[in-house]
Amino acid sequence: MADGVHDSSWLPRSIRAAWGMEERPGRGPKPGLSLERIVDAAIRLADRDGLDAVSMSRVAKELGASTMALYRYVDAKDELLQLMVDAVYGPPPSPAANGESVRAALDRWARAELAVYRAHPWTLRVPITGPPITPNAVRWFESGLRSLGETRLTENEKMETVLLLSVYVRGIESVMREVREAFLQTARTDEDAMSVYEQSLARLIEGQDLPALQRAIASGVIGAEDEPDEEFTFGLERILDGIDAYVAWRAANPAEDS
Amino acid sequence: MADGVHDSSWLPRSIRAAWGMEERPGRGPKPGLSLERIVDAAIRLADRDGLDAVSMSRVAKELGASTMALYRYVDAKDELLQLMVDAVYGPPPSPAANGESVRAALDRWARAELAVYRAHPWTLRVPITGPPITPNAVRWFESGLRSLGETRLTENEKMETVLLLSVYVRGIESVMREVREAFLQTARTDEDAMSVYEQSLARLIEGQDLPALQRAIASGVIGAEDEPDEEFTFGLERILDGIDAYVAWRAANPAEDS
DNA sequence: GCATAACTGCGTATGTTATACACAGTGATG
DNA sequence: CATCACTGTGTATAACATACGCAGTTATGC
Repeated sequence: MADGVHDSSWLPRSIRAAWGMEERPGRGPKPGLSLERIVDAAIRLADRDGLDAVSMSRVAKELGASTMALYRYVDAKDELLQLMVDAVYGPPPSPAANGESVRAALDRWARAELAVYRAHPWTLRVPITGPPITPNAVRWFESGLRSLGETRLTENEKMETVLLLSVYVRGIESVMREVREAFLQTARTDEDAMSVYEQSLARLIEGQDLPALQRAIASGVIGAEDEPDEEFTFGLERILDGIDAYVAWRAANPAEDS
Repeated sequence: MADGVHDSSWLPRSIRAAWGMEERPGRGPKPGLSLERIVDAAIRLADRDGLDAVSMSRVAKELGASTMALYRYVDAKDELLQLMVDAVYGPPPSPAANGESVRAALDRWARAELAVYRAHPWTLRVPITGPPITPNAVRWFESGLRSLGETRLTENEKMETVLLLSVYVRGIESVMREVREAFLQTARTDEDAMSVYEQSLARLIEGQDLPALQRAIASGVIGAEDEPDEEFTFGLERILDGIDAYVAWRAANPAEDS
């Protein structure tokens, strides 16, 4: 157990490569491809035709290479997906600057994450399969943590706070997007779809004992088109309110082991 | 446009069947299967072997039928997945009872949703593909809305509040579970995996400029095993704090159109 | 200079997947 | 009794991830 536990050999090769931890062996022919080119091609495909269009053979075709060539750079498709997501994240927003409130910094952080999902919606369909270990994912986490650096939250609470935010941003945009897309498959325009859904849902629950939903439908909110970030902002404000209150509380009641 | 918009024919057949809206036609042989039996068999498979084990052919085998027989009850696999999820949701918790606070009721609601995910983790891997239209999903929404019935939130805000909660519960349990499972693939026991991750992550970011993460790691929180619902509860409390504050604010500042 | 070993790319093969289609039997309705 | 809608099934298709082995390539050790 002397050294085996301390090395990073459990990391997939391609992830290590993304961290720049892969020695280039001199032997053998020069690689015609590169991890970066493969990831870029896959992102291009996903941006254009959606995540379902990202198959190993299509990515290879995009590069003019054979399917199996990709497996010299990536052990499994799953790794490629992780690297695609990491690449579109890019560098995180800067942490709380001098004089910026924790709330403002976290608000920036959350909206920056939202912007990534808006720019590359397929990201939301890549399943999370483990802790953040890719470079940009780790850096985003760092940036969030650092904005909480001046507070008296415990280290654990800081992590939980960042996790809370990140889970919310991803989750809300994911449902909102899927709902919108389901609507668009039913009707041509957004409003058409919404009103079809509203009326059909109204009919569906007509005889049922669902008064709260019926009131919501009657109020017309479902078919109504609000400003684009309405739902996102409402939830985010509630969360930031809660975090703010807790940060203030912790300032007055510091944890013993902090 | 006279009637076509107002009927529910845009709903998949199997979803209509789940609502009990499908007339039984007298013609033809008696069905040997039923939607319910198919969904049950699929759930049994998912509980036992995970969501990946749920293929149309395996579900059919479980029932002693042919693969294609399932398509007489379900138009696509996606519908089957929706119905599986709906079935394990079951009926929602009761809405706020007399004298119960909004906060307590929403807390019960969130923890009931968590319990579903704990009982059937594969649910978290079924992608959301549209608005809630299955019976239990709609009833859960209704229950959440009803707990907010006595508040002065607008109908839209009530929906956004329920959505916020639901997104959080699903999201946090989903990441926590995937992270835990990724750890378990690396090491035998939970603690082993955690400490391997901790030490490897420490080594990974050793040379990097990631001070906040390094402090978090140094504090030992990553490898530490807290009580099982620690992360879930922390985020939930922040959210409920934020909702509570907003409900109180709305009580003093009612919306004009409510 | 040359043999070797490590490496890259590729063609082929395998097993699995969802689902389209056509056909055979079935049973109530005209 | 004929019709016709319905159920179950076998076959076929196209796509998928990926294991394997071979052929060609290049720096290293002699």
